[in-house]
Amino acid sequence: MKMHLEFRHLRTVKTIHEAGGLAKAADILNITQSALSHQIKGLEAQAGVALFLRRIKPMRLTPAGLRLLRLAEKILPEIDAVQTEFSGLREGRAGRLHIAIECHACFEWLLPVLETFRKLWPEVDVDIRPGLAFAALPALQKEEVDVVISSDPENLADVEFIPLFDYAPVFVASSKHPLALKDFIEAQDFRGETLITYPVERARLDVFSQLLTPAKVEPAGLRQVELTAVILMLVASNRGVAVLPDWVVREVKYSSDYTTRPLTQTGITRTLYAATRREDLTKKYIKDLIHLAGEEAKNLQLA
Amino acid sequence: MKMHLEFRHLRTVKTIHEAGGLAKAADILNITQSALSHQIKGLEAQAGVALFLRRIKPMRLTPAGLRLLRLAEKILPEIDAVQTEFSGLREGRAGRLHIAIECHACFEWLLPVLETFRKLWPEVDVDIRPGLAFAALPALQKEEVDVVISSDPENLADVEFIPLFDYAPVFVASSKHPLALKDFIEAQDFRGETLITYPVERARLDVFSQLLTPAKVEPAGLRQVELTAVILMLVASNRGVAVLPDWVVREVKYSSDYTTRPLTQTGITRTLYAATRREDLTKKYIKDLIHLAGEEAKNLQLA
DNA sequence: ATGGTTATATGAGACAAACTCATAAATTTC
DNA sequence: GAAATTTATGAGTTTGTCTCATATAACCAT
Repeated sequence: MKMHLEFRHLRTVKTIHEAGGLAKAADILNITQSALSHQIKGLEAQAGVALFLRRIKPMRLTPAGLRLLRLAEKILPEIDAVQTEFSGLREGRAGRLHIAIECHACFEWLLPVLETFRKLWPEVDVDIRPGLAFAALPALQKEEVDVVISSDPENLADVEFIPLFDYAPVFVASSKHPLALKDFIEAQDFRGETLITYPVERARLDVFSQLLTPAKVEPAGLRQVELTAVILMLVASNRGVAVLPDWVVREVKYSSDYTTRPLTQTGITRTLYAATRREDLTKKYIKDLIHLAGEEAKNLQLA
Repeated sequence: MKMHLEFRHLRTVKTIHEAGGLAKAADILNITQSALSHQIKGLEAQAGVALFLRRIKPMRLTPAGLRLLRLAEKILPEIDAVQTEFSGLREGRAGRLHIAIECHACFEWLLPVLETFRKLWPEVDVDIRPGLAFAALPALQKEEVDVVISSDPENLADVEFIPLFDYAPVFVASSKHPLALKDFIEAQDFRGETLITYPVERARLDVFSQLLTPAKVEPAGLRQVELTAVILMLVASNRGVAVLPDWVVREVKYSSDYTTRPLTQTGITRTLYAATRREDLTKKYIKDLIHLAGEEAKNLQLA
């Protein structure tokens, strides 16, 4: 004999108990008294145990019924909690904001942005997932992340690239470096140098995609380093040269240890984008993140 | 927008997650894949949030879906537990056995019986409710208790009285008491005596219902005492006389402090009954209790 | 890319469950 | 004991859920 218990039954049991009778409970549940009577009868038949005492008039729970009541009182609040959470999702108050960053240096400005964001949207689950850098866009399409920070927009049907701000990849070397004498740096200048980069594929490094690969220039040496601070340290001690976004370089510009120079005579300008699923553009908190990123960029430029 | 979540949905979410796909889940749940697809679609529409990622092929849960999964994993075991408990009730392995005792002295033999019973029927909720002594039968009919121990059977439609064993109310007095000289005690003998009884109404005391009331005899004094041991103490110190069931008296019979004598020349014999709702007679544990009571009675008579 | 394969979605109709209405039966109250 | 209150029942209707057949979409290998 299989029992077919449902939430409806728990609500019924609870309401009958609280209302102290079938008719009153029916009224509360906006249902006929007849329906409740049928419902209980069916449940008792399937459970194989009496849940209510029928010989007395405002009917009361049997011990088995009381067991069900305890279950109801434990379970129903849990469901209400989920309902509330879901209504938060529906109204765009809550949600998930997992960000994949293709550009390794983006931590620098993204972290303060997220710190502000977190306070504005406490119900949004925020996270950065650096591990997905190598395949950020597929992850976005598979809904493993919700925003990708990238400087290489692609034309995809379901993904929208929103420009955040412009930046310039800038050459950085020790102030004692011979290239410090030049006004600007060209591809050829890298031929004799050791280039320090983030540990990612060349296609996703501005210095290669914008300069060296088109010019078919190969640096004398390559070294991959994870942390921005370490790259700067190595550059200062003249172990190599690097190309970093201007917002990173700005901090060291006025230090006597470093020289910074534009790339090419005209300088290279790139744009950083936030990529997001087109459907998610309706979400206020996504738009807000993009707005906050723009604000932060202005602050960086003022600094 | 009201959400109509049901256990069915939780089971579905959990099974799809565990099976890793709609089709496999459908197989496990003995339902068509189509049904599950419809079911989820309906749930998502009502919840207003996506629960599964459809763009990828074996479909996976969204964050909202994962929330529902956690709910399912918390709630479904609770339900199974109740189902198990109910199957215990159905099969008569579990149940409630609340006993009301009309006869005050019945503790003496009932407690050891219940001690044995408890080991045989661990899933039965056993209790003695002395507070209901004054209205035990109505309580039985209202299912507030399940068994009433009584020596006054009534002819009720839904209550069955099952004889447990016979006993004799026996006169007890100090061995120094003048009535100790008589072979048996009659109603008239109480006229000059102080009678010690349990603190209950006369109609439920054998000495009144069987002897004094019919003979219209009133003792010189009355004293009501709660505990059997105290009654015996008072009797021993000659503060009064008492009438107690033979199984109580048996313990003091051979003590030189007491005299015990039958009531009337022929002796009075009474029968103790277990009253229970007719419907409950099908329950094995009820029958077992009655059987155990009979066994205990034999032991008492041998002692 | 392209075609085969697997996985999910959809629409229509069948079926079952749950509800309502009207009314009966049982219990309590005065 | 009559009136009022409370629950039960049966028939018929509505609602919702399932199945079947088939379409559509994603995945995978070549």
